[in-house]
Amino acid sequence: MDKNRVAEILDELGTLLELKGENPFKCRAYHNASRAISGLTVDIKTLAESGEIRNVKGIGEAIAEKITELVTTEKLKYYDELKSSLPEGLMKMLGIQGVGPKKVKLLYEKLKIKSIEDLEKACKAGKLATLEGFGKKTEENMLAGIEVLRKRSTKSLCSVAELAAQRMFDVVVKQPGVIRAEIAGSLRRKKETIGDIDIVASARRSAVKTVMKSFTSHEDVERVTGEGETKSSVVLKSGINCDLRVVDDAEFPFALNYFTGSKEHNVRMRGRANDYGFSLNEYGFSKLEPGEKSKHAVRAAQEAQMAPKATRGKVKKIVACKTEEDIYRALDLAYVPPELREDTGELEAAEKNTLPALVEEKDINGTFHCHTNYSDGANTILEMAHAAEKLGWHYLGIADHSKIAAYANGLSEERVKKQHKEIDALNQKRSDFRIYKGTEVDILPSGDLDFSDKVLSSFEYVVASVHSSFKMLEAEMTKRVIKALKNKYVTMLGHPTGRLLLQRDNYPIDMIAVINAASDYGKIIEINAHPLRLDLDWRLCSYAKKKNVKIAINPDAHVTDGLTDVHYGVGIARKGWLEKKDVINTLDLKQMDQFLESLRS
DNA sequence: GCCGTTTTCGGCCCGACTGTTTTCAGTCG
Repeated sequence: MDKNRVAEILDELGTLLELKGENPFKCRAYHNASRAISGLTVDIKTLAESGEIRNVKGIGEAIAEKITELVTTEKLKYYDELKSSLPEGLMKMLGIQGVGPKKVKLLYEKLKIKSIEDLEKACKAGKLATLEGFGKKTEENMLAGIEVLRKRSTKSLCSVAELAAQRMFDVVVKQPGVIRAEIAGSLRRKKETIGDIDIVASARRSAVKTVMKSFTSHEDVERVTGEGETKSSVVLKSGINCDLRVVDDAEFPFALNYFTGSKEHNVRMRGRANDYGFSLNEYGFSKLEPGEKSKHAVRAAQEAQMAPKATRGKVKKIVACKTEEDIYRALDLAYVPPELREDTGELEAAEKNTLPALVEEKDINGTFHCHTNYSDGANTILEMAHAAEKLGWHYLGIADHSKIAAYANGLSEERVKKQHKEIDALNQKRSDFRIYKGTEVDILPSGDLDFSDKVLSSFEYVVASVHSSFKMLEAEMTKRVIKALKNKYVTMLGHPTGRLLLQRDNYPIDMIAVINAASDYGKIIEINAHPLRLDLDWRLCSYAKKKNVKIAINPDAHVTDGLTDVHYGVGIARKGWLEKKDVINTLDLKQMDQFLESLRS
């Protein structure tokens, strides 16, 4: 069992205890322990077995014992018993905005409400208003919260879906007889949210059955909704639908292309194929019937002759493509990266060979929004810096919370000074790697910032974010954020569309107006690449690019391995057609020094 | 349940907001 699963269970234990009405400090101890485990940089099993786990701050005798039981036996009796003592639906109810453990407990005890469905019925029947502390407004809010939750749950964040997909994919691709396999669909196109997971594989005929079986009997599968010769469908335990299609290897590029989509891109591709005298589907190119020939038919026929299989008698299918690249080439198009396949001009650009050279993960040299144990991060500055170096980066920006963020142990002016001293000392020891002094300063409801200009001027850069008063009207929120952007010390806007710690949190904001303001004031907009906060929609990225607004891809990392979340930000950036020059994280150390200096002067 | 010690138990982060109250509890970040 890895540390993430242990952390998950500890966190759940904390919540279960809350539902039981346990001492809140005991509950918090479990949540704290969960965070402590997330931040570990050494193997948890080794720590548990040697007993050193007791030296981790936040892990005492009782929790250390439970962790040891978990990592050695893969089970925890205490957890199993606690979990089975409460209806499963209670945990799910906590996902509703404005519903916490106290309310769930009360509803369960007084009204026997055990699930979201029960709660919905009770609200509609006006039963909640009979309870002390509850009123009509509470019922309305809960019903609205249930609506939001349901809408959300039909789609998963790409980070969640990617993990789920990878686990299924890993098993499929390892099966004997599998020739090629890829994760397709919107996941391959790096959409922010994913409806379901598509996996495409090619395999030897004789192996198809076992491949299908490996898929439908996977440990992550909740139930099988279809199992055929070419396609199987399952619902995963995470609630995400997952399809596997197995084809002949000759059909693989066509299947991959077809199931990657988007639908709009496919429609355009098929239309173009028609112009060339072909019909294109998920199995291959087919020749159109006589009379259906179009302007490119002659050339198409010539191409078909060049393909050996196509010249044989009355073969309907013309399979002359070994890869997706071949398909695009056959239609006189440059290869279109999956992220761009949305029919937003990519075919025109591919025809003129003017597709952008998209930013890649290897182009990233560092990031600017990372927390340390000075505020609510789990690791020290040095640990974060080492992790960044390990990724091959040349710099790391530390941006801990500002003083008002008491919940996150935000830094007072004095602690800012202390942190700067520490960073200076660390930087003196090396010349090839730099830690930049930043802050994530709160944008107060008024649009003022949580630090004075004097304090702000002591940082090398400033990320400004909203962390409070989310229920403003859109116009007010927009005004608030734009006012903050006007401040000369602010470098970039943090998690711009307000998806916060939890998926359900959001705030209304006119991002077009904000990007226009960023353009006017020369500010940077952040793609918050934290897996729960893929904040900047790729459409907004495209708009920002058009307005010459620079983008920063920031992980909002609270643990060292959170730094790799930059991966998701790069995906969104690619989808927005962003190139190296559009993304400040691609600057090398020297360029970054100059860039930050130029911002400050 | 953890921590830190004034070594045997008291303190544990806090301010804003909401809906319900008429002074407060629950939720959130």
